Amino acid sequence: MIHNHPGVSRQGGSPPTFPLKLLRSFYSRPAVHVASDLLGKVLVRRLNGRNLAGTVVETEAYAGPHDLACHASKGRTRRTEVMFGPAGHAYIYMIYGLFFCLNVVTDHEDFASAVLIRAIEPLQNVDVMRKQRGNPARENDIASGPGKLCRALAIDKGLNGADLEGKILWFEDWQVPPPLISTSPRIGIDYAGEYRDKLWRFFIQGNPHVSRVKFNGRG
DNA sequence: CTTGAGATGCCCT
DNA sequence: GGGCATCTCAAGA
Repeated sequence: MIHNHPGVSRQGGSPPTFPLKLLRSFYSRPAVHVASDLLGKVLVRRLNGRNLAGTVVETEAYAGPHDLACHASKGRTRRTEVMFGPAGHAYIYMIYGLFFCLNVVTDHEDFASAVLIRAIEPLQNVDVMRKQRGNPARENDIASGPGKLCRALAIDKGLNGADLEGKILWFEDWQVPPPLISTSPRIGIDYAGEYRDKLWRFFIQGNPHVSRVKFNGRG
């Protein structure tokens, strides 16, 4: 896995050190590589003049139209349109009528693939995130799941297609040591035939903010 | 700690 | 009309 990828840049006006905003070249690679390399990066959501931020601790790769778990495997539709566009944009959809899921578009244009952001560890303006989640008692209930983190960061379909090089939603590299990564099959895609068992879920080993799978273990 | 069921609405056939 | 890349709550061990 590539941890010191060159696809980062200083933000204009920021000190000449860190953080480094991830650039489109970071996302313009196979989804599996982007998914593992996003662990340890920081997701930032600009909201009402504040930055809500958290460390990415769990992702899943949806590798392309051949991947039967990938929404794009059913063809180009209104919902999946942005996945067929250039990398480095947000693909956001509603699930179960209640929740939103945040993905980043990867690889090259017309090769529809993405990485689902499944969990983050709250880092900045945690109080705001907690409140938007209904004030859970434990910090690891704030954003330990794809629907939870969207609610904590006020991410909905209005941000579908957002440019991750823009000023609403982006990822940063804080140059922390590379995390210890574990893998597993992806969650909730038992229908995906030969792709069901691919080890395309990535998470930081032992991190308490990783989503709970069927209420056992934590990875 | 665990399990099971219900909520709820959009997308696509 | 069916299915869904989820979450919460109540209840049991």
